[in-house]
Amino acid sequence: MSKNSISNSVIRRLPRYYRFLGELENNGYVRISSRELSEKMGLTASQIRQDFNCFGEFGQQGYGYNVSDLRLEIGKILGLDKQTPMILLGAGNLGKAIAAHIDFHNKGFDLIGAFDINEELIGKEIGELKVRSIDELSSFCAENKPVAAILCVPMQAAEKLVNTLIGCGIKAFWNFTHYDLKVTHKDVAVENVHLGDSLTTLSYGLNNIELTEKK
Amino acid sequence: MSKNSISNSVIRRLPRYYRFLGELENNGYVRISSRELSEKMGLTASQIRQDFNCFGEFGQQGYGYNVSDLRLEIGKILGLDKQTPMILLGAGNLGKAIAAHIDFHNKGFDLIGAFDINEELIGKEIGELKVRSIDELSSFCAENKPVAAILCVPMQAAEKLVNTLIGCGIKAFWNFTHYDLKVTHKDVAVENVHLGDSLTTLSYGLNNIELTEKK
DNA sequence: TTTACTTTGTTTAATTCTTGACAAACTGAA
DNA sequence: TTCAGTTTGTCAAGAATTAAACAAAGTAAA
Repeated sequence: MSKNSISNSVIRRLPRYYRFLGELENNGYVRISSRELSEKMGLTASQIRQDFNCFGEFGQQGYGYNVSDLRLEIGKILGLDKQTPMILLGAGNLGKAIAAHIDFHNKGFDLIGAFDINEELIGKEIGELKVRSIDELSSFCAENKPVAAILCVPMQAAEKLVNTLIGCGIKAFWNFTHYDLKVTHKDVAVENVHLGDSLTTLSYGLNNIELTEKK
Repeated sequence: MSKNSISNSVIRRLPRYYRFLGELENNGYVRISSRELSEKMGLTASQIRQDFNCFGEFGQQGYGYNVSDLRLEIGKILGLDKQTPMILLGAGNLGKAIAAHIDFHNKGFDLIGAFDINEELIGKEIGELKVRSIDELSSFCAENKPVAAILCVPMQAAEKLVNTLIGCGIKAFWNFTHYDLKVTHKDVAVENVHLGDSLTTLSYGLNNIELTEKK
């Protein structure tokens, strides 16, 4: 219940904190102050202290924060101490690349299955996974109980697939389709990636530099 | 100069407006009111009107907005009326998938080259592009003047590569590495994608559902 | 132990972002 | 042409977010 009161702005910063703390730990840092972390991350020290305080008092006056303790705490808040079973829908170029590129185990997930509708892809290997026919989806889910899904299918296929998947017990969607996945079901988590929007934003940024330069 | 005063929140919404307006146009819409658009996009009508007003008066009282005019205007603001030459650095799984999956021409870019350091990848085809050796980067840039770059290389390689690329005249980076690209040069645009952070955010969302359900 | 310094947690202030309200301007039917 | 209805652009209120300030609590060296 208290978790509900954490603002979205804070949540979006948590993965980045977690990442920086991991790097600090690897570089042998034992402790860090909000001031030093703020310099490394390009934030204000005040914001960092206030963000951490949403979840409890992790620091100590005159000392700062213990790097590995803090990282562990944030990891727990993010749910990274679990291994949620996840499946991939769509084993085309993007799906394959995501499956190969992402370190799922360090992000709280375990990729246990991949599905496609294209006969040519079915049976092929993606890392340790074999691509299955979408026809096997229901039986696979009944047996293996995946909780999260990656959507790398065409936009047209996404909408009805999502309903099927929710029926199969999927509670979290990592959505790479151009389809704006709406969270109609209140107990489903959605993360829309929208690479196209990201590139469009870069275009704006580039355009804006050039405009200001010409002034 | 006036462009500088547009808030980041507004800018981040622009690509989504553009996308929705495109869909509306495809579905035969000629005009749309802020109220109707707000219902489709899950925003408030007031926000939409204020966002559009940052760039001029595109609407008309009693009528609403002309869909294709508005889309065209937003496209111009986003710089989508150009074709900025772009190169890909890193032709591994992710780089290949991005190159194949993204519709560059509709996002204001033209992918004209791909580079890798791995001998096994050099010479291979990605769509219509041939993967070149990173050794050819300087001469290629001198000749073809790319302005934007996609970074799909390992984190360790990213930092020095960025400096090289800036030296070659690159002004915009679409960064898929785990390296947090800092915008030290004021006239360089950066868009960090951070797929790992996105998945971590999903983990938080999933974890949060489950917590609230158990309450 | 003392003392100067550091740093947190928290309160208060400032800033930014979002929403509500409404006059002015237009549409379209009678 | 008139008039009821619609919708924008804009201003002002309300929320949310971020930054500044500072007492309290610690560190560490003398």
